[in-house]
Amino acid sequence: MLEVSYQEAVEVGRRLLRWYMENKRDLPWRRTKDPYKIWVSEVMLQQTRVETVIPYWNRFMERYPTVEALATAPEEEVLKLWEGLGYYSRVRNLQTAVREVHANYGGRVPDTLEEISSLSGVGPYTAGAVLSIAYNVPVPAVDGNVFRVLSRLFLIEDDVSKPAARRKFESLAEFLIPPGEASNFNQSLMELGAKVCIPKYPRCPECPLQEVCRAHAEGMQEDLPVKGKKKPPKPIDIATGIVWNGDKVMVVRRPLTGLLAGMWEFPGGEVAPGDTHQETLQRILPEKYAQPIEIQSHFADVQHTFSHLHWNLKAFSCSITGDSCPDAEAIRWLNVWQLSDVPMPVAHQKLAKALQGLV
DNA sequence: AAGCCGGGGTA
DNA sequence: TACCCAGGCTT
Repeated sequence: MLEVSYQEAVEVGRRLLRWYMENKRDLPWRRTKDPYKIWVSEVMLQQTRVETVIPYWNRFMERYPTVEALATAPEEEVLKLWEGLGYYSRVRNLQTAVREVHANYGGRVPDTLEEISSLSGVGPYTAGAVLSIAYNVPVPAVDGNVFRVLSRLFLIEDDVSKPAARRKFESLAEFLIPPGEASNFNQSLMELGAKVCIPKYPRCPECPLQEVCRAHAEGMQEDLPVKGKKKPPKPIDIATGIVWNGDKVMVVRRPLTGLLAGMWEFPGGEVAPGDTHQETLQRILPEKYAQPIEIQSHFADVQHTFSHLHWNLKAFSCSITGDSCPDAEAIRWLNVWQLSDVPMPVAHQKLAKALQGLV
């Protein structure tokens, strides 16, 4: 069983807070105390690097500076601003939650664990991060950085991908919070994990905790944290049609749930085993859009890897041979420049860019 | 408990 | 290549 003394906790807190005051980065969301703005930053930062988030957060705050602005914004416009960040359910959940804060909390982000955790898209980490950073509430905020720092500092060999381990790290992280310093302390743990106690080749010589780090004392810092291995992406063949009608091409909206929910893309679908890409297009397009299609020529190939699957996409130029263009809520006909106005997955952005290059 | 859900940076 | 990133939701 893990033993951490009160004196040890005090020492860790002192060292980390001093180090943080002298070394913290000047990040845009550290210049505000607005809980809404900090909340948005935490959602963007889920599984996403700081450097990636910065320009997105700046644009988002310019367009939606308040809870009310985001609550009343059109969903597709918000999705467009999120385009390229990935994990698009994050922004759908965020807007749902912000609308609830607008309607039920008078626009004020709740400051209790129970209330904020009830909001969609707010899990244990985000709840703790917003409460501690924005309101200085002494609750833990355990992300990947904190797992790594604490597993090394106290030489904890539990598999951090297991829920039981998460609870253990959370209680430890809560125990370590110096009185009145929840905001700075939680951020200092994450900052150390991001800049010093990094996954590979941790910079122990410049670490403020080196003298008290149990893993360093045993030379085990490279072996922690322990986490289960994940499966490789599953390969999937995708057939895509660039369907022309004059100077316009067809884009269709994906379902509002599942992969890339609500985004626009060129029509097509998954190639069944044994079928070719062309056969798939000949089957899917008329079936879904009620018009015969003629495949004219191969246009481009796109490879795109997600966290759990790998698209092998082949696109073909096509034309409609029927007498009318399909028209529906989930279908739009756009010229190549208008393609930039709708939120598209990166794989299809590559096709759109290739089309714009033709002009 | 395991799977789903993006995209990009790094060694 | 493989890992991992200020994770959360669904089944």
